[in-house]
Amino acid sequence: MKADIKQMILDAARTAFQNGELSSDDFPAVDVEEPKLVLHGDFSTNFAMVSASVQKMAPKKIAQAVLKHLNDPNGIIQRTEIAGPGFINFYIHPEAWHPVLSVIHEKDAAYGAKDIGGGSRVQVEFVSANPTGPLHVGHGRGAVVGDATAAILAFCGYDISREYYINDAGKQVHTLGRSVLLRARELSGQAIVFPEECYQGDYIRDIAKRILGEKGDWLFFADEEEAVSFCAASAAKEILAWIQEDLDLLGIRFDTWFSEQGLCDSGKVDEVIRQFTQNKMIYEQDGARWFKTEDFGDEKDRVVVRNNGQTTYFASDIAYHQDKFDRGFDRIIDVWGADHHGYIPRIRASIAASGKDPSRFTVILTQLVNLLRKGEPVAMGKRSGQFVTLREVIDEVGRDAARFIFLTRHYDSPLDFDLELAKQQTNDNPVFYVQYVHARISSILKKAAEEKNIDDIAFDPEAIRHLTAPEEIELIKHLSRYPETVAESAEKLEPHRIAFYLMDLAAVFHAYYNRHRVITDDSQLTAGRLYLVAAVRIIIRNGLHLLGVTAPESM
RNA sequence: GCGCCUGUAGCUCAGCUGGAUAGAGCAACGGACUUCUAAUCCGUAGGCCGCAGGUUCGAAUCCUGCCAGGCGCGCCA
Repeated sequence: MKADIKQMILDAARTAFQNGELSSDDFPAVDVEEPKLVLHGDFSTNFAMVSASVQKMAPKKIAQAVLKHLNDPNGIIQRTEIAGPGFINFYIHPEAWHPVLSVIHEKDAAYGAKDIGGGSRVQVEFVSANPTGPLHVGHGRGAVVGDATAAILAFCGYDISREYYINDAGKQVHTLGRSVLLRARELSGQAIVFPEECYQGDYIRDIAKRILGEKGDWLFFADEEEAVSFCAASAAKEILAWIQEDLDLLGIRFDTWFSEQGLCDSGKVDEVIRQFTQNKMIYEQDGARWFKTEDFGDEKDRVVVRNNGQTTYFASDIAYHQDKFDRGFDRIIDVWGADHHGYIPRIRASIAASGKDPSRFTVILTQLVNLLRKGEPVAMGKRSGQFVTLREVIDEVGRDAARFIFLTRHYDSPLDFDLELAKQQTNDNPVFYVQYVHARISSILKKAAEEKNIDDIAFDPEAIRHLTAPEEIELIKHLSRYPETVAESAEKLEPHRIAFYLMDLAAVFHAYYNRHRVITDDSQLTAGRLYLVAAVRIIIRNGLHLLGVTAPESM
């Protein structure tokens, strides 16, 4: 609809120019928007105003010239007006909205899928939590934002790959091994001092108990480093399995689990360091080797090989991002917690240093999650190891509520996650509000089948003509906005837009529902209304599906 | 100190790449269930869009400065 109007304006402007009523054919991009106020019409354009300087004419004169030559082949426009400083407002015939419904029914699950990706390959890497402890709510947010973003992009024609990077090499996993070994000693009755930098959580004891049961005294007779390595590998494996279960509970599946250790073992990290040393991007100082990230906009150069000979996490990450490009992805999206934002310039620098275009690399930074219960903060002492895990949250509030709530805020905005609120089945809780629409419509369709024997919701132009109530037109208008909402959400990597759209649509539907009965004695009207609400249900279902939330038939 | 993010109704947040009179939910107050699910709806009230400049026909939106909050600034990840 919007595109049609744009075309009409452009065509009219061209004709006006040919007739000498406009002085230039240098037209700006036509911007058609939906005015906030109903009395400004269904659509509005600032075309005349933004053309004023080029045309060297008053906006109102330009508007008049455009309107004079406006050609409306399908007769969708009821009337037009020139208003304010030079807006052209368009009023659409209410019936002109009706065809939206048949398009929705035809396209069904594919409705709103604008192909903006053109099959280009995009990798979305998210969660990537270290396998050193259970996931917490912050990870949950990143998980859901990443997963929904991936789903939306896939829907819009991108070839998407979801990836989890496992930090199973390096110091943290080594610390994990030490923590477990110490707890094992403790369990076997030895006196130990448990250092502050070790992992404090009770889960370490559980793992230690298991390993002690499997390996017994070997742990204490073996070479210490060997014992630590064994504990590290075994613990990381177990924790990773928990993480996979958690993600599974959230309905998240990865295409690739990429191991940092595997990357190191393949020699890729050493290879990258060798290459950059050759290119003089890496130099030696104070016994360490530094990458010249400052040359590419970072605040200072960064160490890639420590003076003890070990490579840093950054070194792995350089190789990892190289590898992503080597695998042929056109675009790379990383979802990180906001506390890692200082890391972006150096990764970007490493990409630029290797001759790749850094604009192909995007980071989504999800802001912090505050876990609350009835408005009171829930203690999240990382140091004490006492924190509420993501698993506990999912178990308590359920997958749908958890997912939806993570998506009801722009990822850039901190999120208060209230456990009690998430369980409440009221208007406070947007998941149920949206799902309720789906359940209500399902119930109506069921009743129509049972009582009126209407099983087949088919297109019937005669019936649809009965959809004339303002609430019905309003509802159809909302439905027609779904495709652009999805496209925007994909272009900006902002899944929350779909959540907000669904809440708005739900509100419009509930209002309609309370005002009008779908199933009436008028069979034509009933048929038309069933066609309408079935279209609403398609969109609610599609939208929820993109967000990874179920659409229940009944509640 | 430097960098990134944020500042919109009492609270939690939207606000489309600059548009006309600023949006929703909650909380408050008043209403609607013999009706397809009241997990719903209708109405009332609530605003120097942090502050000050600038850009222009037009700014919550873009630029600069300041104020406040969060996060980051390691040869940790």
